[in-house]
Amino acid sequence: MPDTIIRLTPQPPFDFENTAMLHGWAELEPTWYDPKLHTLQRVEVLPNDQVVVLILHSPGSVWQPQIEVSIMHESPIDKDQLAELDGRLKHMLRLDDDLSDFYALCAERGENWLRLKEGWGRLLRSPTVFEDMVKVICTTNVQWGGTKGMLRRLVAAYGSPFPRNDQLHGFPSPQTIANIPFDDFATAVRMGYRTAYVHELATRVAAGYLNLEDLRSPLLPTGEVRKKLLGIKGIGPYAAATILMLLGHYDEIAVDTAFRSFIAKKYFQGRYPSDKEALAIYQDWGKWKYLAYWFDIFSEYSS
DNA sequence: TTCCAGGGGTAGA
DNA sequence: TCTACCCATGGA
Repeated sequence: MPDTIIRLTPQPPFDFENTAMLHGWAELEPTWYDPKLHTLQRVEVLPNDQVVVLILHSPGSVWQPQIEVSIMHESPIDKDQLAELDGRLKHMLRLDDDLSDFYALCAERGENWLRLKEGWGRLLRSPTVFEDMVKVICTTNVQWGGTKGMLRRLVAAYGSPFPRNDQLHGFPSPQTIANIPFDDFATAVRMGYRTAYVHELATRVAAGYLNLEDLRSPLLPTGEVRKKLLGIKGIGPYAAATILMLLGHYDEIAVDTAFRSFIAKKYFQGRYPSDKEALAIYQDWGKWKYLAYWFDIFSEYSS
């Protein structure tokens, strides 16, 4: 079966590599980045259960961006599945987000912040809120290597395989996870105490008690979404702020050990301030605090 | 071996 | 609202 190609034309400025790589999501299965080929790849399960592999690359530039998506598939893809895929890709890359206010603020700041205007800030996310939520739960109280391992085991054990290469699996659906007996699930994924949070989340979503995808509505105020997130077991202040960022609300910073040590090092000569003092650093970024912090920490450790 | 990580739940104040 | 304590797992 010949592969199919979708072409996307983002509004400039758009930095493909930065979008793919900035916050680590491209290191979590079933997504990965090939630094040599400059391609972002992902195994995706379509609504009709067809498993495909997506290979994204960007032949354009920041100011004339293009994205070419090669879809590897074993059986024909119909128009509806392609339309669904198109929507998921735009969501993952945040192609419809308007960051112009943020870039205007960066221009006012000047200096290093000017770099941000060149297409930064579209942090990669997953096609579904469910997948992002599972991933965020797996970042809590664990080192990054541990997070990657949990996701690798989850996807390998329960994700639908790609017919052309059964080493490649998609992300398991809530229904799939909910149907697995808890003890079997725990043994396979080895997520520690997070196992119960992930299994319960999947069970509640599968049963229809929770509709996570509704949280994507940009009309919902941050406070309302935050409240709903904190009502989910396994989601505390750090996870809620991270998920809010993934949903496009940047007004809260996720306070974790990385944030605390970065602020102590850069702004307090090594002394650890209170969280309140630390958060005050970004207070005047308004609804863009998370992006300002993320750029700040990225440029500190990449320079 | 011990420590602790891109924290969170719970009980008790 | 704040604090103390416990929580599985695995990398360093």
